Amino acid sequence: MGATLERDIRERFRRSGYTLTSQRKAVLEALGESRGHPSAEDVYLLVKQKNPRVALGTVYQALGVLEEIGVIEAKHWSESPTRYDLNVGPHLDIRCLRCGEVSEVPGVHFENLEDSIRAATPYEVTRATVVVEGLCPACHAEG
Amino acid sequence: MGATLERDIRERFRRSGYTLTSQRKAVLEALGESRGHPSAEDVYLLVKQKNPRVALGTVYQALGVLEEIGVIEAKHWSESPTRYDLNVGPHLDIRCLRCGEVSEVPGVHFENLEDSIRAATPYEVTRATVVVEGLCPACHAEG
DNA sequence: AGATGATCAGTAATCGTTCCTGTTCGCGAG
DNA sequence: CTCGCGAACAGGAACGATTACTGATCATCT
Repeated sequence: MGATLERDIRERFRRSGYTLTSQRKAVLEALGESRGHPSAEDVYLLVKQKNPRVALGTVYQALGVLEEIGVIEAKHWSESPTRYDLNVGPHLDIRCLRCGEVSEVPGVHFENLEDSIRAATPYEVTRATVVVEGLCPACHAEG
Repeated sequence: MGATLERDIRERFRRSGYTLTSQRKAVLEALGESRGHPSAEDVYLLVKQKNPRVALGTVYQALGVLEEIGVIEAKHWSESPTRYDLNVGPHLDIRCLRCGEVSEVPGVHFENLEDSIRAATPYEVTRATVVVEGLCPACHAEG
């Protein structure tokens, strides 16, 4: 996690009125370490390694706060708990329906999709997420 | 529900090997009647009006089958149970984070988004859903 | 009609997530 | 520095959506 990112996070906490506690820092570090797109349970287990006293509820609450202030992004898939990752701008994830692995689809941009959505609805749009599911090459090969 | 649609549904059932039972028909009718984007519970209540003996589990199973054969579409939102609607081609729904109302965003097309996704990933893509959330005009006005 | 496999009703169990209670922590006022 | 107060926390219970299980029923083929 670069220094610029850390400064941005502190700024968002300051503006929101939430406090950047050690538990919330630990959740952020766990998200930074884990390559994939961890579930709340995954984050909980990682955080627990360093501080065994953290409660799962605290992790959920931290994830909620972090999402609210725009530091992380939550994604809701079928047949899978919610998964989180650090918000590094719009990007596209795909999840294998058989093995559950989540990976990134590179090179696809959809900022203009968001813009056209905003233009086409009277709603105040806060989130536009693209959820893609399919079969990874390995699982597809198995038939 | 037009005759063409009905024929298509029968064809999909035939090909899949599933049987088009009265319960599954009832679920389809409930989805056709309800204007909005009902949850499994909503569908259950509608179906129950005509046949009080149906079980909630049956509705879930029927919805699963119908989604598998491509007759309906399931959408997963934050802070809301899964919602279903008849699959009438790619379209965009938006859900109000405050009142929960789901409505359609007209005139936004993203077939080319799906195509570029397919081109950019080695995955076999089966589903690409755009989930949009925000505040409806009424809720936004309230602050 | 009888056999067979799919589907169903009814209900229990599971799982992700939220809620609740008493305790601890961080921080500003004095 | 320490006192007081609200935010955050740990631990565990509760909740709601969904799935799993079991014995009964149905559709279909022979």
